[in-house]
Amino acid sequence: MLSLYDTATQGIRPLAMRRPGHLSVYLCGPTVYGPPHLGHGRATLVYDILRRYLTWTGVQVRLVSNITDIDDKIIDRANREDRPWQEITHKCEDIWFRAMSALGVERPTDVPHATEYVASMVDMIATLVASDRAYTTSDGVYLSVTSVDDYGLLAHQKLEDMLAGGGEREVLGAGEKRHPADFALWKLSKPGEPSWPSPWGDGRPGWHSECVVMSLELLGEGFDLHCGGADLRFPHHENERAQAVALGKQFAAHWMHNGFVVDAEGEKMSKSLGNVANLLDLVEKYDPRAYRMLLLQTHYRSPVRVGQDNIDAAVKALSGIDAFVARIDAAGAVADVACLDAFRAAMDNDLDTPAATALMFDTMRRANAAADAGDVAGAASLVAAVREMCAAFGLSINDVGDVDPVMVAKATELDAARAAKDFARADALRGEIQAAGFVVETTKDGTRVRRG
RNA sequence: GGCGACGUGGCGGAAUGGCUUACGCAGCGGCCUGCAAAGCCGUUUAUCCGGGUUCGAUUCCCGGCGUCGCCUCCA
Repeated sequence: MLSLYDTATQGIRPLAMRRPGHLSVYLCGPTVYGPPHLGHGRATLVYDILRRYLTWTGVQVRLVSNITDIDDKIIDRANREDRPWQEITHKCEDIWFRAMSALGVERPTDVPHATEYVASMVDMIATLVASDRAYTTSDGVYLSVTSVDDYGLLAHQKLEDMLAGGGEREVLGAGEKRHPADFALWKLSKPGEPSWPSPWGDGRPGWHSECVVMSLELLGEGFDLHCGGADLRFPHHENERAQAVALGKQFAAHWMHNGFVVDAEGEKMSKSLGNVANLLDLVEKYDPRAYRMLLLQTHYRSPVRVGQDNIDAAVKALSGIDAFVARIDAAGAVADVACLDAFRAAMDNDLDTPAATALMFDTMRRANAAADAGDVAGAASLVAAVREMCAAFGLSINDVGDVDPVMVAKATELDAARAAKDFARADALRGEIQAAGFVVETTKDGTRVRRG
């Protein structure tokens, strides 16, 4: 049984499922107005690992992850570049899923778009207005946060304390709001802006409403888990929750947030700092599994720095796994039970992937030792366990043993030259194979060639 | 100002009231090799500072220093 840290209760507790064996998850997806950055990559990878692991343990996971395709930032960019806003959202969404696919992130079960749910959002807002939990101003409709008893549950801060800080920021719609923390449910549009009809005038929904409507509509009340980056905790998730509470609905039963990606100086990677590395660059320049590997070796709630050094280390660790799997034949072997039990114990403890990867590397060492000792069956069952762990991590294994027949022929020639003690010839052949990008291994059983 | 997190070896990054202080990368030694490389086996180096609690703290408490995040639309 998986236990996870719950932001609401600030402790690790079992992840309960409304329907045993079936997990309903909502993940806040991207606003499609620019290329995905490392922070987006971390969030999607963390939850992909969660999903893969649970699926591996036999749980049916329904993962709903939205696309925010209407937002001020999208409109700003469209105006700036004088392009239709849909052109931007379509293109960005396409790039988003290309990047995710390159990272090996499985497409969510459902991908609702905000623009498809505007009518539902209008209905929800109307309900809130009717119950006096929301009110209109000259520029839109706002939710009254003081009407929500435990507002601040996720922020772990009282309303008045929140207001004490952040003084230098400009408060949106300040003039007419009843309370500075009240947030927009509906924004009346200016001429030329995309808009939808509503009882309060043409406009567009505020950011937080879509997730409430889509999660409740697709997953139903009291769904199991709501997740996203730590920066969404407040205000986004707090405000989603506030709306659900104001509606009298049961919202997420458990809240999960992943830590940030920081830059070399330890500062949060974000657009505003202008230091973002494009996620596609990372996937194209390095082994696309590298980021996943790096994240597996870090706990999901800890900050992670993505740098040349630790990406390189991850790439090397991965090639070690590939070479290991290619070395020992585990066909038909049953995975070592004790190993997998220990693996589950680590993962079930708040998704402790660093402990789980440590276990995997230990298992590799044990398998090698068993193979060296001639324990073929023992080695095979340990290799099978490593393969299982990789599957549970969503880590694909590259088949490095699959090499060009021309190179295999050269390796055979190399062995013949060595046997004939024609070392000049052997060295030349070795050079040719290496020049073609392969690793030449000299073993007792002859020369073996694998991809590097 | 409020809230939260954190300061571990050459680097990344776990864990823990005492037991050999994980794991990855790098380094070092050995095996293997015609020589290498790769691979395998083994292995060195650490718990920010000052108090306190304790038989014993890196771990718990207090203080300090430092870092980071959130405090109204950033994963």
